[in-house]
Amino acid sequence: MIIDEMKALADGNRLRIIHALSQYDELCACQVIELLQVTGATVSRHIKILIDAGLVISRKDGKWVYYRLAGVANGSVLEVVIRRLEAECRDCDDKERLAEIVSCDRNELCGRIKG
Amino acid sequence: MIIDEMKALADGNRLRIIHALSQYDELCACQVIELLQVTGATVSRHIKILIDAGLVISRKDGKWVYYRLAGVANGSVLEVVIRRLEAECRDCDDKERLAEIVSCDRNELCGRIKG
DNA sequence: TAGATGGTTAGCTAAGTGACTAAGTGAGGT
DNA sequence: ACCTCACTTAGTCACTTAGCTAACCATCTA
Repeated sequence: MIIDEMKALADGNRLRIIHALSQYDELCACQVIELLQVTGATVSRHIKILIDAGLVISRKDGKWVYYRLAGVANGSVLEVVIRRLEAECRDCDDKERLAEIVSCDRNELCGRIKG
Repeated sequence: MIIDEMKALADGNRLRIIHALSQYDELCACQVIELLQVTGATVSRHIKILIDAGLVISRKDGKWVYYRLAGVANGSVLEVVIRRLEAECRDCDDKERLAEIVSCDRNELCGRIKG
């Protein structure tokens, strides 16, 4: 339902997650936590909302969970939203921050969050 | 900003207003009130949110106020949303209800709401 | 098998939102 | 001038939601 998609996309942090996934196609939870600077519980709930709306899918690999966009069909809400996010976020903070995050060693990154 | 558009469109009643306007291009407040079956104050506030998000414009004519979509550009959020609303609402209740409403005499309709 | 680690779920609080009623504004009608 | 009518704004209340902490589940490692 379109209403579920719209509600899922009507939050700033969830749009940041969508934008991040549109750039790197696959991210793990700890990378999203580091990007948004909120607790893991909060990220988990946000992503659940995106998954329930059919916008994101998850994949478990050992103790890590990876997320990616469920698919960006031409003429879909997601496609338009991503285009707009990209247009409104030229050199926004998230972009360089995210570049730094994905270049980190994952174990070192997650350790950094806890400690 | 995309976030404002998404928030404006993340409500069931506002989507119904958008869908109605996509079918009749211009409606007055009392017609929307009759469609949604909520108070005039509630409709007024919903429409203000849509106007503030740049999705709807209003035009005053005497004591009546008319609303219409601000424009449905190709590849816009509005265009995709309207297409989805139409797809999800084949013969939905709103459609026949709206057809009946617009065929009413306006003075008779607004009188009906109050009394 | 016990402990550590990554992520989820449960329960709480504070802020936001949608509905209502009542009061206000602006344009006509008498 | 006054009243009525169509809509808007202000104020209130119930419900929802985003954030947190704490407890839990699943997986890897010693």
